[in-house]
Amino acid sequence: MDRTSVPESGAKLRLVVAAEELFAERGFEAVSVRDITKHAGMNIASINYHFGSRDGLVAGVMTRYITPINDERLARIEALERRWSGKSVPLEEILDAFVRPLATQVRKSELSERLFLKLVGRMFGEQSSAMPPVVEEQFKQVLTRFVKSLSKALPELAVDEILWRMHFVIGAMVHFMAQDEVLQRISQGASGNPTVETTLSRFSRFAIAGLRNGISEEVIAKPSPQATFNF
Amino acid sequence: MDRTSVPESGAKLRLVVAAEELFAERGFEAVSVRDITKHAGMNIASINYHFGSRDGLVAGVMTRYITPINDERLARIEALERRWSGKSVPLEEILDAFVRPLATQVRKSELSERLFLKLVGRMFGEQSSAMPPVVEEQFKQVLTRFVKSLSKALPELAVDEILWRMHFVIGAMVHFMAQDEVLQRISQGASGNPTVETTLSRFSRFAIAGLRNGISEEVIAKPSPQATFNF
DNA sequence: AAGACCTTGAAGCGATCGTTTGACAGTCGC
DNA sequence: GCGACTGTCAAACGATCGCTTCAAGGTCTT
Repeated sequence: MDRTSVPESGAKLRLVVAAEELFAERGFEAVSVRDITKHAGMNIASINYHFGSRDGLVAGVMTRYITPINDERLARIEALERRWSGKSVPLEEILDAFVRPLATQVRKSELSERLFLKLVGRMFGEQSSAMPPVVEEQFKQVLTRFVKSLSKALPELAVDEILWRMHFVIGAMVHFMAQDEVLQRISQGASGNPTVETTLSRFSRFAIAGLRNGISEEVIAKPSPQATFNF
Repeated sequence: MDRTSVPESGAKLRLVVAAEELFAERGFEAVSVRDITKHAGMNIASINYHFGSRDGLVAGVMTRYITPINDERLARIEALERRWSGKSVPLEEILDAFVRPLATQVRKSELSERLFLKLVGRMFGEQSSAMPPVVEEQFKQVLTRFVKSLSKALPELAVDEILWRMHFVIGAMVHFMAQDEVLQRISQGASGNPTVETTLSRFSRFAIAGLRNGISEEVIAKPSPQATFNF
């Protein structure tokens, strides 16, 4: 059995699922091993037995969803680059490759949409916590890859400016994912309970506008003759 | 002496300043009262003596900067509404009224720019922590007030959509304030150490584009004849 | 000078933290 | 049947948490 990677055995999985639910609700630092084992109906020592330490469990929870999301992001952006064969990929599609994996993976998870978004949002936000170096390296790789594609889509912008804008985009994403109740409390009633897809596309439009910021679409799409039909 | 409000006495001030520095670096939940008192060169009991409890100190730290910032925001937006006398205030000026108070207050603080932004960013981000109800009420008030002005500046948008976009804007702001080292590590060398003003204006441009998103400037500025000279 | 009040000091309180221990049962190959 | 291995259990370990206690010093008014 592979002890170090994603858990397969029933006991490890039960611990991870219980931890995910509590981490999503209260944050990674506000949940004790006793909380987790009690919620999973297991003994206190089980976490240390199966994961070596509390940090080992945190690492397991982090890699469980973050890795598929980042892998899908890289796969999508590579597929886009291939399909546009060297030409610059439209900004909308780049952003879609960055955001859509969240919707893809939320459906595969055993968590509710709300808990999944909170959990993943906390992972992005609380880098302070014990994030495994593997995951941090994945983030860097994803960011580097997307900045490269964005540089072609927004040739007027310096790489620095693209990094800053992506930083803003990620911040907005983390915030609305991790803090659902804030907005839901404020905008109560009006738009009911929007689906994840609705919210993500709302966010995508916001992020695209922020990234494009001051650069007209014609200039960007100049190389392709049918640019005016893009929208 | 006024015991309950912002500290004036030397001892209380020393504790607050020490706490601010540590909270900014490590977050509100990762700093113990022993850390704070040791860093301030005072006794462990001093926090409970001067602030009643650890949460009392946290509340003191929170109100110290958040209140002036939110007060200045409200003052600026009211001044704008007065100056434009009922007509819709341009989006750029609304956003400026929201962002500029950060730059104003950072200069008044005893903290470095970096620590100040991290501290304030954490306050906005970690609503989980013991945020005083007074401060939370201030945030609601500010948000409501700005959404009202934004509704006039962006009449095509439903209030719900404005709330969502402001949520994204706030998320981006919190993220780039609280996590300076992330970007600084990634974009090392390129743009050196940008000043707070530079970063804030960079952020403002991003936020304006995201808020306006899909709405042409002409439509927005239609009521005023000199709209085309706005930029 | 004396008493009232404010502030600090060292020590310790109970609670909770992550982790470890050692006994006990179940399962496997041989 | 019998060691070897795996997993679970209650119990406890040392460390740290926020907070309290109480004595001692300081400053003030009267």
